[in-house]
Amino acid sequence: MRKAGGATILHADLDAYFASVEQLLDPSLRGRPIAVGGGVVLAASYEARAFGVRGGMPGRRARQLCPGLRFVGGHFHEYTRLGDQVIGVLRDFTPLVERISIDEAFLDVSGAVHLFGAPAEIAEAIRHRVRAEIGLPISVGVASTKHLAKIASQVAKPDGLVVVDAGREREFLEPLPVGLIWGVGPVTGARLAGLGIRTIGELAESSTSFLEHLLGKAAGAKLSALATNVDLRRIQVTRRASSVGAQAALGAGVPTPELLRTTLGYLADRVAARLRASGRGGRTVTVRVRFTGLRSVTRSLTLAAGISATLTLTDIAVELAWSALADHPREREITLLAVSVSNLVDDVVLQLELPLDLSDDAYRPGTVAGAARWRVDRSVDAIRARFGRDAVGYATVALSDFSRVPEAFRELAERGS
DNA sequence: TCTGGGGTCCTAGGACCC
DNA sequence: TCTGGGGTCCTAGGACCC
Repeated sequence: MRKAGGATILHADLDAYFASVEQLLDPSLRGRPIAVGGGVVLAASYEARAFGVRGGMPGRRARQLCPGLRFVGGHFHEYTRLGDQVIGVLRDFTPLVERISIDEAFLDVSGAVHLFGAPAEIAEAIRHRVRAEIGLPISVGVASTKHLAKIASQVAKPDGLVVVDAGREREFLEPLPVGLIWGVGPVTGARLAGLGIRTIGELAESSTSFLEHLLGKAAGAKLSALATNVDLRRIQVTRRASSVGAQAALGAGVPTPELLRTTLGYLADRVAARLRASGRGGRTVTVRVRFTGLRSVTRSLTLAAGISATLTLTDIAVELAWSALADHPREREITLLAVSVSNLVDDVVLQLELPLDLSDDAYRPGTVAGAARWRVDRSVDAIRARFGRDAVGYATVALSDFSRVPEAFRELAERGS
């Protein structure tokens, strides 16, 4: 295990990002409680948070908590553009930038101190430039490990800087609530609280074996490692997704063959197009069906080779969805469908070169049907690249509108929000 | 107008192979 | 024929994060 060295890891995190962008774009919103979203709160300004409004909260509940709350439409393209600009500022200080979402990133500045000064000075310079050049508040945590830097940036919010000097980690962590630890959510938090463990200091007093027994091997070991400030994770400049998915909330609807085919066709199209664009295919297809009451089930299937053809993915998704429905005959309505592909493999083009197996069905790559579908998809991709996403598609899919959220929001989320 | 949409990681049980 | 252990893969579910 690597024991952390000096405090050279930074975690930079834009404050209330979507809401801050809206306040930047429209000065009349500054200093006021606002929320981005509608049916559900995607982001809340700090003025709104003072009333208890939180991201992920139903819009109606948010209005109850904060009667003066102003909902504003999301400028999703602006979130993407400004987020990229902020990352550009970070890269001026070091190439060792690991972006983990649209609005936050880790930096390793150990090689940058000769040029730009101590990590704390770099952090201040970043905050100043992001404020002056882009107009957004950003908080930064500085520490010896990623995990600690992330906690420090949370403590720094809003619009602050917190440096945890090497050697003083324990003292910093001790009074903080366990919920600040990445991976401790409501369930784990409640379980720990049930044992009288509320602060990280109290957590640190518990033995590894006790935590493993309580929370599972991985979570227990992780919490233990944090308490002793051991963090193996280094900055990863490039990361590749290990799964690609899409989902659509439906309101409540009776699952007819038409509804399933159309919705899953739309979702499969989104997923397959992204796979093809990255030159990959997926071996495991997972479908999630959510019933009323937020109860959901999944069904998955693993193939011998990766697929990325829209119709092939659609066929499999439809079969899996019916299988899930068949196992829950008492559920009359569904509220969401999701398609996800994992077990990703490179060089999908190879599926055209696999030996043909005429006895197989169209599901399998390497078949005549599978290869033909893939070629059609590539043509569709090329047309869309020139004329836009709506220029061409499968009839039932192109005619459908599943946008309970704007297309721009889906695109934003694909990049990680 | 009663919960977006996109991800990661972990666990447990069972099949299957050696 | 009975008994056994270890490893890998697949499936389903769940917690958590932004």
